[in-house]
Amino acid sequence: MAETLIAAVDILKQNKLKITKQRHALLEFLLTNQGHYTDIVAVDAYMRTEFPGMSHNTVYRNLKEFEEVGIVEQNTEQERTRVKYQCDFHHQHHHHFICQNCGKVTELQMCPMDFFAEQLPGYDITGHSFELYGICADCKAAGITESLVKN
Amino acid sequence: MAETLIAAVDILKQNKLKITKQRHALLEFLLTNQGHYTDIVAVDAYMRTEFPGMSHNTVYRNLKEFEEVGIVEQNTEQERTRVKYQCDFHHQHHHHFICQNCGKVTELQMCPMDFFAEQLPGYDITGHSFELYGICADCKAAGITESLVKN
DNA sequence: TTCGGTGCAAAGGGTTTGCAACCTG
DNA sequence: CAGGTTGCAAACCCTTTGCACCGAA
Repeated sequence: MAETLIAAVDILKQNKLKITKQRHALLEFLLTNQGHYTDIVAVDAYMRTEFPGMSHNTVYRNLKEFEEVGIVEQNTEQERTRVKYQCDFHHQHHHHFICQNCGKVTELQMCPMDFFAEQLPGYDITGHSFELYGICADCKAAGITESLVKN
Repeated sequence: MAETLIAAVDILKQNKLKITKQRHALLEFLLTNQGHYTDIVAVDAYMRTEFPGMSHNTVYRNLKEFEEVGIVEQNTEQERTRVKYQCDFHHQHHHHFICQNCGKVTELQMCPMDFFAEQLPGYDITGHSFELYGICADCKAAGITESLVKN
C-alpha cells in the first residue's frame, strides 16, 4: 500500500504536479478504497468533512488531474460519477464487473469485441462500452441478495 | 409513420395518459428523428422554440413518462442524456451501435452475454451494458472519417 | 522567489419541484 | 366536471470558474 502511494506520488512528480497536503490526503483516501468505485460526490463530502476548509474546486480539479495522468479511473453510469484508484497504472484494455452493493470492481479477462469482428460491414467501430453489474461473491456470501445501491 | 404515431397514442391511452397538444407535438418531433438518438437538451430547446411557452417541466416529465410506458428509450453516455423514439415497441433484449456523427442507432443482433456464461463463479450478474460507437456506413460513404460529436 | 495550487463564493448547466390555472376525457 | 397536465419561476444538485492569497519546489 505504501509503495502504491509512492508510485502515485512519482507520477505526480513526473507530470510536474506539486505534492500538496490536499493531494496527498486525496491519494490516501483513494488508496483506502483501492479496487472500489466511490461516488465522486461522496469523495468530495468526505474530504470536506475530514479536512474542513477544503474546497470543491480542489477535490474535483485534482480528481480530474489524477485521471489525466492515470492515477484514477472515472466512470459515469446511471447518472453518477464514480472514481477509483488505479493501483497498477497499467492501461491495457479491460472491462469491469461492478458490485452494486459495495462498489468493488473486478476486472474481466474477456472483451466482447473478441467475438464481434466484422459484424457491421461498412461501419467504422471506434469504441465500445461493456460493463457487468451485480453482487460480488463476498457480498453474496454475506447474505446480500439484492441491490442496495444508495439513492 | 402515421400508424406509428397512432400506436404511440394508443399506448398513452392504454396507460390512461391524456393526449395533449404538447404530448402530440413531442411525439411528432421524436417521430421525425426515428432511429436516431437526440440530446434531451436539444429536444427541450427545440420544443420550446417551436412552441413558445412550453416549459422544461413538460418536456422532461413527458419524456420520462414516455420512457416508462415504452415509447421512448433514454440513454446516458458521456455525461449526455439522449432520447429516441422506440418505433417498434418491442422490448426484446438488444444492444446498439450509435453513430458519433448523425446519432443513428443500429440494433445489434449479438449480445456479449451469449459468450460470457459462468465466467464469475459465486457472483450474481444482474445486468450489463454494451454499446458500440463509431461512424455508420452512410456517414462514412458521405466522407465523414472522424467523430464530429458536438460539444 | 515563483508560479502552481488553494479556498471561497458565486455562477453555471441540466433537471426537478410547487402550485395555481388550464383542458382533456 | 374532476383530476390529470401545464407554465412559470424558483429550487436543486453537481460541477466549474474567477480571483486573491498561500505555499511547494
